[in-house]
Amino acid sequence: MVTTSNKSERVPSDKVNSRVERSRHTVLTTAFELLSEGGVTSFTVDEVARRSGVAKTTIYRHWPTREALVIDACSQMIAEQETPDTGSLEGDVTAILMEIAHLLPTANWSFVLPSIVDTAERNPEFAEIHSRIQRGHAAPLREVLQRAVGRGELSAHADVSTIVAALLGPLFYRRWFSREPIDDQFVKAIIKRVLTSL
Amino acid sequence: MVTTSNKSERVPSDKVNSRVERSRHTVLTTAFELLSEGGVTSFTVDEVARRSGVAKTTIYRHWPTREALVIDACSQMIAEQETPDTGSLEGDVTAILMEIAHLLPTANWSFVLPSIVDTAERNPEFAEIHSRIQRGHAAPLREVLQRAVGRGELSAHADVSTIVAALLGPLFYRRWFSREPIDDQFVKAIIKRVLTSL
DNA sequence: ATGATACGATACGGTATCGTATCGTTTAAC
DNA sequence: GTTAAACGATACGATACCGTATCGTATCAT
Repeated sequence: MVTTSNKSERVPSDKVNSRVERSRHTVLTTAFELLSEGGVTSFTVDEVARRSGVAKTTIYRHWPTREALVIDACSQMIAEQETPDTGSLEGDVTAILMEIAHLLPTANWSFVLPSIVDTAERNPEFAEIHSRIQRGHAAPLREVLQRAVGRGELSAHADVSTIVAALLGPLFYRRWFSREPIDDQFVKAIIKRVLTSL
Repeated sequence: MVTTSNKSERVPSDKVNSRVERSRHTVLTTAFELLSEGGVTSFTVDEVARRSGVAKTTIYRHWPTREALVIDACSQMIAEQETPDTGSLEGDVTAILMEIAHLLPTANWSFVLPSIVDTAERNPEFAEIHSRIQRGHAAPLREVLQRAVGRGELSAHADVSTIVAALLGPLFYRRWFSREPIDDQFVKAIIKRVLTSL
């Protein structure tokens, strides 16, 4: 099947940047944009077609159903963040939480996430996606906490999951539940509260 | 308009327990039940009619539109909790958080809330309702914290909003984001972490 | 008893959306 | 240049839901 050739890579992956791949990319971009605006509920294949300029027929040639497209679009949010390495636990945690605090009111995914959480409440496929997104958010924190354990800066018996909840919980709470602003002072207060109790 | 009479209260409020009020109550109950199952999105007037036995015509005689009914049903969630008074801040906070931890995985409203949060992200009317629900959740905590200030158990400069976020945030985080179980040990760890840092 | 009010059953128009069918046109491989 | 694959435009059937209209029936106050 995979034939070699003098030309540069004539395997199936040569279709990258082909017409097929361009359509696919255009649709996915528009889909995510639409998701950010209206959430999963008001997401419509017709609207994606209208806005992207790609014919609805073509969209259904790539995705068998509306839900498949939504899921693919949501998967774009599964992007693991950079893990800082400042040398100290407090420095690392501060870097991570400041980054998240900065993203929470602005990033597109912060507008889509409630929709995914809601859908995940009753749809296993979305529950799986949400789980992956969630792990992506928590991963850097878990890593710097593990490193702190390695350095002896943190007890090996420390409950990492609880600490993550104590750090991320208040930020998320402010963004989606109390809807209060998340300023540096708040973030620092949370970090101090958690770290001094270790 | 309001005519007095010898009989017991012949003002408009005499219609309580009348046919009108019975229909209204039946519909609202069914509506909330439906909300708990499918969230705001899949909520349908036709389904409320089917399930409740009340004719769709009658429903529209009471509520001008679907959204009005949804909002009325959501408003049932605005129920302020009891505020305990154990004498100590730790006792009060523990009582409140244990109650919430117990309700989070079971209570109907915990299944509807993500839907409301999502809708509130783009709909001011739902934002208002969510705000009221949220205040209802935080009110007991705020009160016991204020009492603690009055007793001198807590500094008058303590930032109550931050403390509330530090207490409720981790619980909500576990329920809707990390989806980990919320056991007594976790709740106590959070409380200890927050209170010892005051 | 009687009249007003509310209810039930049913049907309906209007709209939105999903997913498919058809067919002519463009792109790209060879 | 020829050919196959992918695309665009359009129309369509099917379904679900909203909100209204109609009309006969049940309830309730007086």
